Amino acid sequence: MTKMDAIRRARHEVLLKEDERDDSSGDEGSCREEIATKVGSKRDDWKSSSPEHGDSGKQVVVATEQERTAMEADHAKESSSQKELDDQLESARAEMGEARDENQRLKIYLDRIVKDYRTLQMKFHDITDQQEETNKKSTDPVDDHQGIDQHHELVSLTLGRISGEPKRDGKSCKTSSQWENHDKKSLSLGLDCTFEASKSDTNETLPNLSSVNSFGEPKEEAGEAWQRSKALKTMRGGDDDEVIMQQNPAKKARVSVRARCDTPTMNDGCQWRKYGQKIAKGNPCPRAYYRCTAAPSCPVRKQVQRCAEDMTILTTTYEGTHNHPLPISATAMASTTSAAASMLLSGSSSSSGYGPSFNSGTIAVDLHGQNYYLPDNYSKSKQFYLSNSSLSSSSSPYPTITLDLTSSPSGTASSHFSRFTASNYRPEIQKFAPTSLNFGSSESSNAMAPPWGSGFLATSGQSHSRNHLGSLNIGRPAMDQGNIYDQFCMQKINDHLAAATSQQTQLPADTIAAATKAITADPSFQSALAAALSSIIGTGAGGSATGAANLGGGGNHLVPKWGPPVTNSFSSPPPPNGNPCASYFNKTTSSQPPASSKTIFVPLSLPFSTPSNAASASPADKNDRAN
DNA sequence: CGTCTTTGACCAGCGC
DNA sequence: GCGCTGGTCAAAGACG
Repeated sequence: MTKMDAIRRARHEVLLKEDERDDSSGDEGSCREEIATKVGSKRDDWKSSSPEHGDSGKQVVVATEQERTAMEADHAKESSSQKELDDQLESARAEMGEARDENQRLKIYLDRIVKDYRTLQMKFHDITDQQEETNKKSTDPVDDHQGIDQHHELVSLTLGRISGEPKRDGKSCKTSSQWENHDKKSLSLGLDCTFEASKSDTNETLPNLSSVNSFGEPKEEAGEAWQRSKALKTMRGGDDDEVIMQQNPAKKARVSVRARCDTPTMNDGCQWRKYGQKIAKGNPCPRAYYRCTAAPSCPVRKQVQRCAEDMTILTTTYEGTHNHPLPISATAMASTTSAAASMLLSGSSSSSGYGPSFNSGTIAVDLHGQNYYLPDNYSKSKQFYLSNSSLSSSSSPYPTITLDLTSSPSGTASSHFSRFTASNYRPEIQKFAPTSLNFGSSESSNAMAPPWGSGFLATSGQSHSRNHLGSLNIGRPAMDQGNIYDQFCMQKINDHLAAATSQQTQLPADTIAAATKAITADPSFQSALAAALSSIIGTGAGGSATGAANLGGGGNHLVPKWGPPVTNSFSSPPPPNGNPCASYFNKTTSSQPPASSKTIFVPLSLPFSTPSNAASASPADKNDRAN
């Protein structure tokens, strides 16, 4: 039981007792009537003896007597209940005081975190400056460096794998190898890196290797993605299918984002052109097909469809990899989808090596409860290929990860997608385990409208700065990060409270929940927590200077300065080829199957910063703006 | 006039 | 083989 709940309950009990007293006073009223009747009979005698008194006067006297009797009865009862009231009030006050103390402690922790955050930020800036100076001094104008520098501003969306020239791939591979060698205990590489490493192997070893490359295509192919895809359609048949699948793996994994949005499409910062619309089965709402027009050959497509159950929910499914730099406004969603896809693929890839078990793989991330369910074999050895059998599907031919920002923990609006866990996963429905990341709030769903949803996104400098730091933010940055942070806080605070009050230790979960509520109810607290959290978690890919090394790079255990160790944490390895957003959802190499009860910190991305100009929005959005 | 949306047609995959 | 469904194409129209 939480303090706030206790207070509320105490108040409620007080109200109930008052009601009871009212009820009992009603009974007393009947008693009073009896008394009044008796008194009245006497009064009748008195009346008979005093005929000068009018009827009105008699009634007043009788009423006075009744009131006096009633007051005496009330006094008798109130005196007893007053004590209870006082006790409850005192207990409530005491609990409020405890809550206040708790709040104070939280603030202290927050200050500490903010301090650390600023320190890390300073370090990061220093390192960045040093790198810039180094680049300036360097006489070797290698494209890689420019590309890396460019990625600070223009991050290429890479879902699962970086599409780049072999030169860059080699570099990323090297980087990843260095990182892996640096700490073999630490989390595994991002999918990109490992795949690149695997790429050096023969295709015989990994016959379906390219299937892993679900989100990326080699640069030499990227320019002909659509043409080739079209051409491949015409040359199918027999054994070619397998080859085609291997050569055209850009459609193997998808990232679906569910969000409340009034506009036809979410403004994710990219330029989209609608090329088709279809009424899908089971949903009266048409499904619109968009393709990225930022680059003529960009293979990225997205599908936009409204939820039949809740028309306010817009499901946007991204597919493919941008083969061009993205504007900073588009990197947020790109990072998010990339990260989610990386997470999905890293999970699915690991399970694919076990054949059919791949289909049972499920990743369910619940940022509300900070519980992350991973497939049983999630942490097993990586084999980066997908079985061809998985390419066929009834309803979901591709592995899909769903980022649910609709926030319906009760399952009201997003019962189908959200909270997809292993327990309710039904492989007969979707051959690929849909992965649900519920980044929504457990509170009001209306407030859950993501910033980009309305098409009039609130672009904050903070978000951009976080982008530069490499943090990823999904959904409601402050709230969600705060929630994650809350658990950290609460766990630590709980330890403190355990020493202080045994009662707290008996009910830690509720205490956490109540404190989380209290914190999340405070916007300033949220923002501060978000900033602090992003410094700890979100900036992981930016390098060790931003604190990533403290989390994921150090090993399997996530040990914050003052927090309990958290196992199976997702880490953020140094970004391959300088893409800070390429791979955020990476898994540990822990051999222990992750238990559902374990808390896993995911450096989830958050800031869907949006462009202030409508040019980068989809035409539909522009139309919406025009309308 | 160029760009974009709309929409019917077409194609491929899959299940029966 | 047939029908269903999802995905894509491309002509036509709308729009700025």
